[in-house]
Amino acid sequence: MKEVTLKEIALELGISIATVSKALKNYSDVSPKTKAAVLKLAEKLNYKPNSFAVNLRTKESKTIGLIIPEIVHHFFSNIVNAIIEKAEKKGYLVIILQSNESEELEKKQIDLLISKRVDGILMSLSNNTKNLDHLRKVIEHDIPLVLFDKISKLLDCSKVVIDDRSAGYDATEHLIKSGCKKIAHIRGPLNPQNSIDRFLGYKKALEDYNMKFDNSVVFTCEKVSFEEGYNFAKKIYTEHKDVDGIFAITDLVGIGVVAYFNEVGIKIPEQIAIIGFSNWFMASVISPSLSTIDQPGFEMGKSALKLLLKEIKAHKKGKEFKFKTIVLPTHVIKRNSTFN
Amino acid sequence: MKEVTLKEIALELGISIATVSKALKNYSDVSPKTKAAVLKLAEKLNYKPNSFAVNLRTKESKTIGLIIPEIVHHFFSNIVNAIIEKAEKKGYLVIILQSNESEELEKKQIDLLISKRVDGILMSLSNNTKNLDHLRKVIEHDIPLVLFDKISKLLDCSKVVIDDRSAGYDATEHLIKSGCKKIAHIRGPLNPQNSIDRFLGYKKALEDYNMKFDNSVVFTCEKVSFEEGYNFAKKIYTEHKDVDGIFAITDLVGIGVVAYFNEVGIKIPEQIAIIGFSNWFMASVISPSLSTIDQPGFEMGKSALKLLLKEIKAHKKGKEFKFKTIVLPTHVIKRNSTFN
DNA sequence: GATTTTACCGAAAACGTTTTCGATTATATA
DNA sequence: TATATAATCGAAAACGTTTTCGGTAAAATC
Repeated sequence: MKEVTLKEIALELGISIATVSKALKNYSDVSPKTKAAVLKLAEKLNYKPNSFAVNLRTKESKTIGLIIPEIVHHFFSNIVNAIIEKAEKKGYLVIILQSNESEELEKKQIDLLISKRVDGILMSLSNNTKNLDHLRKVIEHDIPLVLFDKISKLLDCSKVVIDDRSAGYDATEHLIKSGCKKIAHIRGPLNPQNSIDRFLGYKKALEDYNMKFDNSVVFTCEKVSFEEGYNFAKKIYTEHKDVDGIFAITDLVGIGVVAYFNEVGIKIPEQIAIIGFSNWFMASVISPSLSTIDQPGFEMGKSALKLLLKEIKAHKKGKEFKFKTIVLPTHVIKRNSTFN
Repeated sequence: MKEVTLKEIALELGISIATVSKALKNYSDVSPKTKAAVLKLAEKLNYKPNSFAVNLRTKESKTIGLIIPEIVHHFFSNIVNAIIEKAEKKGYLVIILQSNESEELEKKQIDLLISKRVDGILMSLSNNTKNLDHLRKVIEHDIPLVLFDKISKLLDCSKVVIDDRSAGYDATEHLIKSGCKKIAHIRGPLNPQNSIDRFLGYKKALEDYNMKFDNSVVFTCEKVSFEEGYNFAKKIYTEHKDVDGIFAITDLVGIGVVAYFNEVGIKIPEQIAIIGFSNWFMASVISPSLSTIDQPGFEMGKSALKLLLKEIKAHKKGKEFKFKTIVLPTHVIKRNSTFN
């Protein structure tokens, strides 16, 4: 199927390619008559501009890149959902890549997106990313970049996050108010800022409520999986009988914890209270339903995209753009795995 | 940051652009000496071909489009996972769009992808898509198209599916063998082929086992949601006391059913057995864990992509391509919501 | 009627690459 | 030495668009 070009319209109408182009873009220096004729014929021939040519000429692709650790993940798929929906409405398409929590893959993907010449990049860092040179390269290439959720404070760009420290504090405080006397924390990996912050919030809450911090009941996930939750619960059950509350880094881990205690017949929340993090849909349908912290994925995606588009716009006009950091609110969702 | 082009390399080396291009692509008509010099300088200047120009010249974008009903959905996010991972390995990037089960949106998105000139389109139909003209347009535009999961038999293109009819049969048979005497079916919308097929499988199994088909215990979801499962369970509980087995169109609905019976204290599977469909992760962690049919999302994504790339390759070479339909196997996963 | 203004149009360059085809030089063959 | 062959290169066209800039003709002004 032969694609119709400006040339063909011009030929058929006996006018120049330039005039056809201008007519279609409603330039003021083409007469109403020719405009109408061009529009009519373009419609008839079903003319669609060749985006390859447009890209080359205008140096923009109307495409943005999105890198996330993994897509099969309630929180991230929600973010993706928001981003592609809003992007489409603004005339942008989204290329998605997943780093699978690998720094090396992340690097390759950044290179890919740069060479594809996307107009901007949206990304959430992998847990294992330590070196940030590939991200600095993005900035050096003058490609607008917005980080969300898993960010690095060392990078000079816009960011969208929640206040993980205060959210961790709130989760812990909720367990305390729920009556817990000894609270364990199943934390995320050591590297990512948000697992550090949630841990710090946990610690601070204990301190504020005069509860002793005990490092032996802090457990560190590597994969942040259901299995880890299950296994750490078992460890807590067998080695730390005095623990009566658990704050899990994320709902998936929390659900593993719940599964274990259900299995051994420990009553939740009577004998042990549990709170997760993120508010996955799943947390609301297990029994007992899991109390958690609401992490607004959709809002986060929306804000990140909005910020990115603003920066792209400014960038196009050659204007200065002041980086912003947006902190989204979170709140405790009380369910049946805690009292109150 | 100025991007380096072939021209600059040519200028610096005092040779022509053509030779530089050929050297980089290892053409045989450029001497080893110049090749080495070009490669060295390209490396030094960090030359990256301008993909806009390459696209325009080669008429391909090395990009494929993917349209799914919604991404926040375990089955689909798994498929997306497979597709973007495999595509990246084969040098293709993936643009994702979601139809949100809207025919109108689907149409727009097809137009978008066509005008973006993706090299191929991978898609799963929305539940509400009745008119297929937009898909025929894809075919007329000579853009390789592969349908998966939600397909239409009326379209002449490659497809990847499971045998929903026999899977529905297996699910129902499992309930029968689990001892159920009266089995209800919470089916999907009337339009999509796979909800029709699962229903037909259900009906056939009843027939084969000499159980009366009773249309009053077949319930039709519109949204295929947790809530619908919950509400139909309530309806079954109050209006059809004799039902002792339920086959739900998908795990999400099945989980709603489980939630309701848990709430009213009906024992699963003793008083009522339940089987879902798809094997969402969630189904394995609720209690009782939900028996289900394994629907191989990852495999499906992989096969669909593989088929598409083959077709793209053939298409590029101008070769004829014979459409294929791949039927992936499914099997019953026995858990605690059924006996056996 | 002469001049200025306005309205409208098109030539041409540019974006950066790929590829064909002819030209030139060096080497091998007769 | 003359000719055929091989090796190496570059000119130029092409992909389809956007945009600048200058030109012509018509309308408005004096």
